[in-house]
Amino acid sequence: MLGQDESDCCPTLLAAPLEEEQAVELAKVFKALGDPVRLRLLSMIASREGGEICVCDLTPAFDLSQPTISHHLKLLRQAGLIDCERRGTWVYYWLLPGTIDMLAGVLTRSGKSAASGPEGPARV
Amino acid sequence: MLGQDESDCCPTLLAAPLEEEQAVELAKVFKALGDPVRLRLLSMIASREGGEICVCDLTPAFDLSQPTISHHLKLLRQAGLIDCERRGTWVYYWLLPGTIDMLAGVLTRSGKSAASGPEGPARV
DNA sequence: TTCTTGAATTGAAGTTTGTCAACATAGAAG
DNA sequence: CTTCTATGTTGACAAACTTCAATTCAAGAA
Repeated sequence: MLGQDESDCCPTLLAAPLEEEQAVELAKVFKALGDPVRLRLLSMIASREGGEICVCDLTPAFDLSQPTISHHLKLLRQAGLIDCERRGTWVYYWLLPGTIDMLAGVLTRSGKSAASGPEGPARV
Repeated sequence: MLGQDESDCCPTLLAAPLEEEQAVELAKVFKALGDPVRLRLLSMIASREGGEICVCDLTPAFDLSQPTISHHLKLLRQAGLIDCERRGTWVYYWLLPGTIDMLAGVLTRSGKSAASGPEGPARV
């Protein structure tokens, strides 16, 4: 896991060069988000009232086979983005906020003023 | 581009189900971040004093061939994360803050209190 | 012009990923 | 027990990805 305590606070892409090992861990999570189906699945899970959703409500939203949806859910779970529980016949998924919050932190620039502008650095 | 005006403010994974087309666009960017080499490249570029860095300063940091680094830089550029300019013999890269800021927004939960906790929703 | 250096492109090999059909598993209901 | 329904797993295949060697391109120097 990426360090998040005092001595290694708030790993960020943008303030200092990422260490190899941190980059490997971070890349696993970003890779899990690098597919439209998984993004939509995660979005459906995260935005669901009550915080959880049944697989039977996810699968019909896609033109994909049920095993394919199951596969994508597994990848999201392995990335630490969601978790699930069987309750009777059905399986329910919910968001694990910690991983998402960590990613948001990694991508957030401290000085949020867009100081260098969208055009790039001041060039000579 | 993902809508960012008043009527379609702050596309977020977490508040409403993502539309197919938005998911496809977002996935392209996340996929670009889904590789350790590209994450380190982006980090080196973003954290560089002066806002830009020469390819000749990037390549030696990796145990990879020069064409491979060039390939990864191209993918980051196609994702809208960086841009570059040739200046004499050398090529300089810099961060495009807009795309990173958009991603950070997409991953930021409005109620940042981790209300549902890391254990999941309140279950019956 | 030719030569040299830094960087991008091409082509190919090996690996990984996304998908589905077939099958297996878990639990509920007879 | 058997049967049915909802999910997960396995195996296979095509497409995409990562990497490198060889080549090409751009720009400065001789």
